[in-house]
Amino acid sequence: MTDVLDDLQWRGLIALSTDLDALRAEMARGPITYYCGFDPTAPSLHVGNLVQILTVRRLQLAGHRPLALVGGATGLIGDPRPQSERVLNTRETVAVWVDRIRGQIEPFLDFEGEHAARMVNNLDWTEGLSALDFLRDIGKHFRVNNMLAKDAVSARLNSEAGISYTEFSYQILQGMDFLELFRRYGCRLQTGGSDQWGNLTAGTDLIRRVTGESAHLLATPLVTNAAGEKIGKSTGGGNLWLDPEMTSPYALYQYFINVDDATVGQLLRIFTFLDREEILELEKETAERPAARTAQRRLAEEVTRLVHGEEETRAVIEASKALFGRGDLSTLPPTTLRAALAEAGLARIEGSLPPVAALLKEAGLVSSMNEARRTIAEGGAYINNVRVSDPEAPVADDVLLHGRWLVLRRGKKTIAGAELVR
RNA sequence: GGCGGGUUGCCCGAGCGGCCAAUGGGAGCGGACUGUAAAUCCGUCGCGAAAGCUACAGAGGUUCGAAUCCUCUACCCGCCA
Repeated sequence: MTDVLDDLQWRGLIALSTDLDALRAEMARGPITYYCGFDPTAPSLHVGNLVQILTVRRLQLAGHRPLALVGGATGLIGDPRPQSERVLNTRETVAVWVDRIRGQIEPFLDFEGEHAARMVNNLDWTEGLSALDFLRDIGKHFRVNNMLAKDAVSARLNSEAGISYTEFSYQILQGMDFLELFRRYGCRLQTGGSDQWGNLTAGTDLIRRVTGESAHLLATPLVTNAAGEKIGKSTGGGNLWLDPEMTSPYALYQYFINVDDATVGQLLRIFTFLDREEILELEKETAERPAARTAQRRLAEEVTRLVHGEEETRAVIEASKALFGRGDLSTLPPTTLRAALAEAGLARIEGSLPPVAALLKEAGLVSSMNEARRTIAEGGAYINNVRVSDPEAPVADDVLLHGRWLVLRRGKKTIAGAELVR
């Protein structure tokens, strides 16, 4: 078996680390216990978190024991974002999010067998901790000078927003987690995003001060595309969520199929379990026949399968094929068309069809009538693959596919359906 | 507690009391090119069919007229105690 650290390195998943050789030696001696934390800052994890989840899974597949931590405590505090102070969420909200996030992580890991994973919640060891014990037992090991030097903190000190004592303390809480897991489960390694480096090192520093032992860290890089934009932010700028209610499987698939050529190889390494040979082959495909977009299709398929499963993935691929065919839509069988539009988003229209501009708005392709008219004027609106030019033009019933459906398109790739319900 | 500075559209940021729905940049959106790619170029970018309406932290006020002046409130930043 190839060394898992070599594999992670080849995949570009190690941006920062502590002594890799020491970690490698330790892992060679036998399974180690490691952890990765997820804070409940939203009702769902997103594609950025997926990098962490998959990294945890890779290590488990290599025979090591994962601890998946949900931040029931750290989520109540919030780690400092570079720009501004967070608004505190209520305890009730955080508790709900903890449960949801736990449920999203579990399917990726094995909780049986000799490398069984374990879920932990840092609220368990922080909730009962008194302020005095915290300051005496933990706080004493942290030097404020070092805390101020962390990027997350210093960025805020230099910003107009400043930083509250609450967020300033975040790194101590996270450091405490690592120490706690080190003591309870012999946890030797923490993984996380490179933007968390300051918080990660808080843990190893604390362990060294308290126990005199060295623990290890692996940090994944910030994943960006060729233009330097963060991966996992949808075109609207919002996150791509793992929750199908918040980001549809179709939207997730479409995001990855639109990845640019220069980035697709990197994403295959990070977001799929395809082996080295397959990925290199796909990269060769992209270089030789970029128009085929083989690598993008495979990437989108693999990611959708990991997040939403086989059945949903099949449906999404079929929908995309049907809708992006650019052919005569009337030849599509009704069941295919219905399923495809359901994936893309289907608006029900009662009674009779409104003019095209209103139709675009009903279908959610535009957010206002002004925008609808603008889009039409710009030549970016299509009904059943036919460009429309008059925003007020009525839509004749005989345009309906199978007497019921319309395929509405904005620009080249934003598609929605309308169904006439009489 | 004292003093000073700040709060403008998704973000940054400019704004003389009238010509400001508000310069500019970025992002976004559409078109051309192509491959549901990138780059580039062009266009567009509050809501409303329109009249008009809503907007420059919030509330009042001065004025024929305010994002621009005054007062109070909230929040943020800095310096001093």
